[in-house]
Amino acid sequence: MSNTTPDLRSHLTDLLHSALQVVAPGAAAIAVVLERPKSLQHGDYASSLAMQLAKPMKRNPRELAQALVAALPASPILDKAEVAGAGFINLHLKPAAKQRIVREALEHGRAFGRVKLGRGRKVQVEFVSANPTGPLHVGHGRGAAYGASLSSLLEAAGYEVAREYYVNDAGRQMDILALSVWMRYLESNGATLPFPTNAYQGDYVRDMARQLDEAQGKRYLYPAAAVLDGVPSVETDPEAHLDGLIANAKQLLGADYARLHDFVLTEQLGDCRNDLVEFGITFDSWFSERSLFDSGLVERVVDKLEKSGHLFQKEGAKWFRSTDFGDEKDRVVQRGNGEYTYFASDIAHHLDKYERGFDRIINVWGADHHGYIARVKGALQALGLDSERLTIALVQFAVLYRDGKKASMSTRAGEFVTLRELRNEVGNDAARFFYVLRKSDQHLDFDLDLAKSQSNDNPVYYIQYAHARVCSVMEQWGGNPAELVNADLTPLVEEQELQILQKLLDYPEQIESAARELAPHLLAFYLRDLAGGFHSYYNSTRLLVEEDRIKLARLALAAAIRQVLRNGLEILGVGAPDRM
RNA sequence: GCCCCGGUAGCUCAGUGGAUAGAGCAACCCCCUCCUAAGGGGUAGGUCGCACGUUCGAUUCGUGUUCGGGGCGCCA
Repeated sequence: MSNTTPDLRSHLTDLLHSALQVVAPGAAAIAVVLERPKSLQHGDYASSLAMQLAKPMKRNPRELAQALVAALPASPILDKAEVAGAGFINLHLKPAAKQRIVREALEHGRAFGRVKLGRGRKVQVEFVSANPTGPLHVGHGRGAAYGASLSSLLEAAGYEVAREYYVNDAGRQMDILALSVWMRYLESNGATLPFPTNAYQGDYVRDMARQLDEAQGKRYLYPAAAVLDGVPSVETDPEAHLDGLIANAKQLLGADYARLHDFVLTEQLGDCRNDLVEFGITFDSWFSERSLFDSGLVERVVDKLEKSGHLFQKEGAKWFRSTDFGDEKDRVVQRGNGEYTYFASDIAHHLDKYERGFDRIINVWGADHHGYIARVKGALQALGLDSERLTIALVQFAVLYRDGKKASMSTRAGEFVTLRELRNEVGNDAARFFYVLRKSDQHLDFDLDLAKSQSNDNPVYYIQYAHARVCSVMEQWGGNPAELVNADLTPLVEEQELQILQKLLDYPEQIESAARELAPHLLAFYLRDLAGGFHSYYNSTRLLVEEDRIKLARLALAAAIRQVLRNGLEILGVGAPDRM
């Protein structure tokens, strides 16, 4: 497909190049860059070429600008070029050059705004990847909304995107959760043993215990004395207390322990998946950490690192010399007890990603993982892989405020606001939009009371309303919107109309730059601006006027706006309702 | 101590190596006999934390500094 915007840009750039050859034949090394002026008075595009040229050529910038303007070749799309300010060259387009964008938007429909930045390259986006040890909370929600919007954005920018959720199903946290369920189960079956204060406290643990009871009966029942046998008290060492209980659970339950573990995992993962599906987010793969151990990849990757001399023994453990790759300290890959660390399986996971042939890998991580980047990239380099292909997109925490106070978000303590609660309160659309309305590497203060009580003030409605308004006008009109593609657009010459045309021209560029910067929030802001432009236009200008020619031109413009709003909202995972 | 993020309007935050720094909310004043007032128009509100440097030009880039937030496990 053709895109007006790049065409316009490259055409104008060529014009300036030609002029540059005439005015300064020797200065071809200077790159001609076109800017988009903030004010319409300064033209549609502007160049600071003359000011950059002034010093090396020892000439007055305004004079140079005049000479460049005089040397510009004739162009069918350029209305006029003028010198302004300190030496800007402001280029004004003929209205017809801008009006074309309306037809283009209507012709391409859902495909309008798709750009070729990615050139079909394969990119994997891994996001959420929360431990399946409890319901997703609002912090996970941010990573989910960001990762999903980013993925869609990259698709619009011409990448082939694979979405992955990495399931940490092999670690101690899962054991603690399984233990927690078992303890509740024993408790509800009359056993007198204290529930560990540092185990998972949430109600969902009791729910699972009840289900375990109903589905599998009494097979998991053991006397309290056996459960507590040889376990240090919580007071002396809380973590050793848990480990002791887990060890006893494994021994007492035998094969049933694996069954319990699987049951708990399946339950939580299912819950998590449903939650995300309801939030409009799906994944292409749910990658199991445990599978990396089962397939022997973890072992193999550690061997490989060892053979290539990147590991060493210290205090009984096996360490990766990540300081060789700029990390601040070396890291354990295999503990003294022979168990691999999470880091070891993570290296294997990344190796597997590379072997799956992605051109680019993006991990959306919580900002607390930033210290982890150096060691992962280091390990990739040690394996002879190009660590540049991996990008870590850090998402800062969403800090919750309730009644003006910071709300706790500990999963183990069961004190958190779940994503589900949030969605039910403010709605999926508002939640999705609210999350990406902030730069992802910026802390997000999420005021629950505000989000809940003032959900109608949420900016998402502003954009959706613009979309619904266009739909309403179309309905009033009663004609066939498909015919607007052929509308004569020459009546669109009012200042507001030209401004909106400009804004539409920006859309493909916005997609491209937002994708390049991995910044869906730019799209959210763009859509708000576009909606604002329409609301303003709608208030000042009647669309359904008598004269057909004008009416059809305005309706075509409105239809193009609607198309862009729809396309943009789709990327952000927000609905575009026909009426509100 | 080291690392990451930030300091822009009363509040929450965008933004950019360029021309007069923007939006939403809050305040104040206007606009529905007319396509949805979940809207629009206007007023007021700023030494872009501070200093120095690079540059034709810095709120934007660099260095230092200060003040906030977060992170630094043989946890995952």
